Amino acid sequence: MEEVRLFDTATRSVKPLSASDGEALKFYACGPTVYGPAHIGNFRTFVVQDLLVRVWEAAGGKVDHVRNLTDVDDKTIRGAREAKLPLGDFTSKWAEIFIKDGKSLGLTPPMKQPKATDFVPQQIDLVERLVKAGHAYEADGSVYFRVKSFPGYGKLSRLDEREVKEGASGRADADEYAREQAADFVLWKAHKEEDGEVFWESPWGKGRPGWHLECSAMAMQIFGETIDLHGGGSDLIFPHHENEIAQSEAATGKPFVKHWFHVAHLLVENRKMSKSLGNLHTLKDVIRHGWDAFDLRLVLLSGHYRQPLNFSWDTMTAARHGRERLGRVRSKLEEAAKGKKAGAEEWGSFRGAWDALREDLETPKALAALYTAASTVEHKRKAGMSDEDAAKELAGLDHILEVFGVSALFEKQTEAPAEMKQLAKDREIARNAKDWTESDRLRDELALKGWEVRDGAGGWRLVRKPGTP
RNA sequence: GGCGGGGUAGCCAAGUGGUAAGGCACGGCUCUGCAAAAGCUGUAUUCGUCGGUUCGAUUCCGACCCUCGCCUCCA
Repeated sequence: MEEVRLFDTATRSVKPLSASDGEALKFYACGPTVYGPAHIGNFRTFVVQDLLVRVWEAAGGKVDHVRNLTDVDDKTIRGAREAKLPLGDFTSKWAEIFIKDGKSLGLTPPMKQPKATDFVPQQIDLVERLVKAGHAYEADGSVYFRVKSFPGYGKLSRLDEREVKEGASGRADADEYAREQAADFVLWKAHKEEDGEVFWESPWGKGRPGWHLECSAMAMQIFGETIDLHGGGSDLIFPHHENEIAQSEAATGKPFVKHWFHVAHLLVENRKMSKSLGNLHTLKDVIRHGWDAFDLRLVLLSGHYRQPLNFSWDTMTAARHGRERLGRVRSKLEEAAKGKKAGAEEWGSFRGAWDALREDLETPKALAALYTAASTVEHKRKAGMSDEDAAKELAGLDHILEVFGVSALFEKQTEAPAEMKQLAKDREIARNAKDWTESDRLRDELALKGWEVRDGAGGWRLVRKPGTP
């Protein structure tokens, strides 16, 4: 297979990615906590992970992709209580919405999407192993990981090079549990009043697993003690992934992860998205404003994944217009190919874009190469191109669009509602009668309702106008 | 305070020790009943600031300014 290189957070260098058993890449991704709709920033991470999977497969590799669903923690418990629903019902509902949104964004379903609550026995086992080995201790019904018992602690996030500011996050002493050291983290949480019906029996009494534990337990249960690639948002580097390494390696004595993959955050108005700033968008919001989910996917891939990306409606416009142009180039190529087909492995003039993706998922470079190639091909086509060459370029374009995960966008047409079609037909009649006042009025009415009429050689067609609620 | 990213045209975003990719937006022209769409075409003497190295720096070095993120349960 072709080489795929990817930045590794642990070594801070771009390294070739490899499947340790020579078969499938064992890729575990930290998924969402299902207590509400995921926002477009959450999806940036998942879209980038999906891109990696597609790149790996297009390079000739196989991948076993696992992405968990966190369905028990403070937020899910609180949410379920407020919704007056059993925890399982509450989280299933949000998990379904997450999966549906992911599908709209072209995310390839992972091989498995394990839920934390389905792996409680494995989590308890892991805690027991750690307690036996002296890496964890029980206090007031909770179990904590003894950070000082694990010398490698802090390697991933370079904790030794940092001075932790007292209470910088305002959460340092937010929980009431009794720890030996402030750095120790909870593996198992004793049952509290507000947890209500949510608890499992354990050697330490009623309680529930701590957040960091689930990923270690599920990843090791599904893949074994060492996984090839593990990732998530950049905010998970510390403490989540640091803690995962500690609890996994302290238990097994084996390296937990060979390659770490972290995606920088999406910003809105140059700020981290948050409810309090009122700049949090969900996929539903984006679609409600008349955009296509795939336009968002392109926006989420418009910047390099290790760089914070600033979301704005302007970038959505840019993505949509650019992609419409690609669609035109594509349909003209299709015509020029006259039904001829080239192999799916073909890259044609789009090889440069592919090479950029294999080098640490350089999407900005790849997109630039893609547009440049599209212009070159279009010029060649106009100058005269054989059916075979057109078929080859078409295959190359489809191939790169498939890797970007947006090929579906070029196959579907958004149907206009019957009401809009009728207005457009009326306008056509008015135009034929040269009743310009009436035809312009109908055009305005359509615009007001969010639809744009585009006249062409073959008559009119309707396109949804973005930015209309 | 510590650590880590960023500052390149109106916006997004590549890049290199030798004089700035690409996309969007914008301007002009063609087309059009007028538009939109489509097609053709043009657009940064300049790369946060100040110094230094160099024949030459946006690219190397130093200082500074601004900005974003993380700092123990946020993708």
